[in-house]
Amino acid sequence: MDDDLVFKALADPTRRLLLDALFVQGGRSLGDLEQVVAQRTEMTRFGVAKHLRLLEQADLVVTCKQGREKLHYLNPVPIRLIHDRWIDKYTQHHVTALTDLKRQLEESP
Amino acid sequence: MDDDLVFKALADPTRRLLLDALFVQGGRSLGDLEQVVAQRTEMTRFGVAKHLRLLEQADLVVTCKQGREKLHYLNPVPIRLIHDRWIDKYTQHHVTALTDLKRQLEESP
DNA sequence: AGAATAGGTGACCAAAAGGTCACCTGTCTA
DNA sequence: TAGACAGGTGACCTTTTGGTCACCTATTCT
Repeated sequence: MDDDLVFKALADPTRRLLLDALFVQGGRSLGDLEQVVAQRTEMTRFGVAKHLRLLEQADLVVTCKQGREKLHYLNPVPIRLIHDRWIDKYTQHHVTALTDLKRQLEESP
Repeated sequence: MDDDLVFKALADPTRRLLLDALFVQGGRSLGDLEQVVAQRTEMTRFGVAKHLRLLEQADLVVTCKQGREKLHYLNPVPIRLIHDRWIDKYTQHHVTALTDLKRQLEESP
C-alpha cells in the first residue's frame, strides 16, 4: 500500500466532501455523488469522476459494479493506519480526553 | 481550526518524515531536523524551515523558543480529529480488528 | 565589541495538481 | 435495433506547490 496516494487523496477539499458523503451513506453512484458536489461548488461530472478515481487508487473508496452503475463505499482502514502512525497506544487515552474536551467546549457557547 | 491546512500539510512526504522524527523524539531544533531530512533527501535548510512552518500553521507541530533555538514537538490532536471524522464509534472496534490482522499478516512472511 | 551560530523573510523558478472538453465504451429500454 | 443513459480516457490549460537563493535579525561565545 502506498502512503503517498492516501495523503495526496486527502489533500483536496472536494475529495474530503466525497468521503463525508460516503460516510453518511455508502453505495452511491457517480451521478449521485455529482449532485452532492454540485450543491456546494460548480464542477462538471468529469471533475468528480477524476476525484473518485484518485480516492479509489488510494484505497479510501472501494467500488462495486452493478449493471451500468458503479457503487462507491468508504473504506476506513487507511485512515485508521494514519492514526496509528503518529498516535502511540499509551498516549491514545490522553489524546481522546483532549479531543472530547475540545468538542464539549465548542458545543457549549 | 482549519482542516485544509492540516491535510495539505500531511500531503508532502518530507513533512511526514519530520512528523515521524518528532514522533520518535520531540524537542528537536531546526538544525537537528535538517540533519534527519538530509539523511534521506538532498534539501537545504531553507526547504526544511519552510516545511516546518507549514506544519506549525496546521497545528501539527508546536514550538517553544529556548534561547536562540526553537524546539519542535508533535501535536497529535489534529490527527485524532481526522480519525474521528470518518471512523464511527461503532465501527471503530471492527476497523481496529482489521488493521491488527493486516499487521500480523505483514509481520509473518 | 566582533565573530560565529540559529533561525526568519520575500522573491523567484520549475514541477505537479485541479478542472474542462471532445470523444469513446458499455448497458438498459422502447 | 436505435437511442438514451452511466461512466471512462487522453489531451490541454491554469493554478498551486516545492525548492533555492540572497539578505536580514537575534543570541551566544571569545
